[in-house]
Amino acid sequence: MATKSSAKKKPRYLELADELREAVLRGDYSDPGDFPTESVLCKKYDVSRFTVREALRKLTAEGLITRKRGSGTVVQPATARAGALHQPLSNVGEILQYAHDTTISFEPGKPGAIPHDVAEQIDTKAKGDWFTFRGKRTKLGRKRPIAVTEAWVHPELADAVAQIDINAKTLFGQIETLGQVSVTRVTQDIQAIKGTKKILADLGLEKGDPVLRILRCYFDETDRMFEISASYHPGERFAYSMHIEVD
Amino acid sequence: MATKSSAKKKPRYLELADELREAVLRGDYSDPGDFPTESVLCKKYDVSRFTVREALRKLTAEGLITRKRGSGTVVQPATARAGALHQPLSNVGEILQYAHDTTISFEPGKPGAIPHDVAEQIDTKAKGDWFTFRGKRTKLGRKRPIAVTEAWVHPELADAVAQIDINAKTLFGQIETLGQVSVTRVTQDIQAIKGTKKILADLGLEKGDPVLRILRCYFDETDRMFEISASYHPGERFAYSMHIEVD
DNA sequence: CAGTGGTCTAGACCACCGG
DNA sequence: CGGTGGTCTAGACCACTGC
Repeated sequence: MATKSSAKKKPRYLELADELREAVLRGDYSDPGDFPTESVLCKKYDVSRFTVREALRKLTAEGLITRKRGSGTVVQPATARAGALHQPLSNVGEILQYAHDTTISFEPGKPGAIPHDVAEQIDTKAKGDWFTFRGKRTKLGRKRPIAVTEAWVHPELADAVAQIDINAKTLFGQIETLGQVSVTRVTQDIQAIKGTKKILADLGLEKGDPVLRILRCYFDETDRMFEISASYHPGERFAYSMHIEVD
Repeated sequence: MATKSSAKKKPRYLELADELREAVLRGDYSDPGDFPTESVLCKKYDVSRFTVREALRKLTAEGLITRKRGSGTVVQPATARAGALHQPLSNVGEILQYAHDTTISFEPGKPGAIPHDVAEQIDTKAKGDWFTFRGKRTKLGRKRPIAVTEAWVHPELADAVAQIDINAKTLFGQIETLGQVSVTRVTQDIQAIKGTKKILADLGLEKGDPVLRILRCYFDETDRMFEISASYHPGERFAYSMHIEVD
């Protein structure tokens, strides 16, 4: 009960990926040639090569490391991630991870319909009174927020909404556990817009400053859209960055 | 010698993926429950389960099939793949999928250094005089362009640049064939910015209108960044949309 | 050349799903 | 319950890199 509640057992390769990711972000392997070879990792963590490779495959997909037959594994230069606020993201897990050293606090609002400017962007019959939330996300040690987020949760999930912890890292993570649904796919729409007064104020921006809006729709296994979120980011201080492997 | 020249030997799992992909697209497994299980595939193709799983992993990443423990593998309905706008961004070809019914014409410019606002965003020692191109992308039947694109090609690729067809769909596709390099990864940075006068004019926008900038870096197999491109899209009329499958 | 990561085999146990 | 896909082991051979 200390940290995690019902902590399901993670596969070994994901644990290993977490450990290695932390080490990389900590700067342990900052010099080229520092990153351990597969065989070293096998011995050090006492796992098979398969497990090591699955973990490294994950880090590769995240863009943290690069691998080359014959030469070895190298971590990607930190500068690529340090510049502005870069958020690598290739799967939903990493949307979560993006909440790494940031904090957010949501406030529930009055249930209502999805606003027009959002509804028109997602072709949908999102009828009914959805539960609303609003929050500001800040990065540790930074003054101005990196995002304002509005979220809407499906009317049928009232039970889950009632138990939501306002200070958790992400809403949909909680919805998953509390509402007994699980995300199977997410759609994202990214657009540059003029912020409303309220959003500009919350982000600490001037009138006319551009805002990046990321609109996400979360679908469960029955393909029901159970959460919609809109995040507004300051254009100058925030870049959404992603990484695509070609195989 | 017929189609491909030096056809290197493909790994078995990629060949298998090709065979299965063809079968799926041919409609062989259109009924749910038709797709063979792993063990069946192992026997049929006389390969180990590892090989089968690698092949299926590829098809999963392409969004062709879905797998669930306990139940099996099913092919995704064609509708999930046909939606022009929501395509999983799992490979480079699909990044430029939005180039589908659009046309672009590039104009070469004077070789020069990478501009500051671009260089600072990508961690790089992109020194030297890169070849520059600039083009407007328009959608058929539309008046105003949906993008202005600037691109820089690595100084060493002079030979390829000399042969570039100014009216092709994408630059990097040509660079690949002409320059004998192949894309292995791409990074993308998406940001909301204020457009410069020139860009606003080209896009048909007013002063103060927000612009979406997509900055891409293309890397070859030696991890050399051989092309950089910056696309500027009108904030109000353009949304970058993507689809993420959860694993 | 020795060592790297890429491919591949033949097993194994497990969590989950359906009947 | 039997069969599915998910995880994992302990081997093997290979293509490629760097020295």
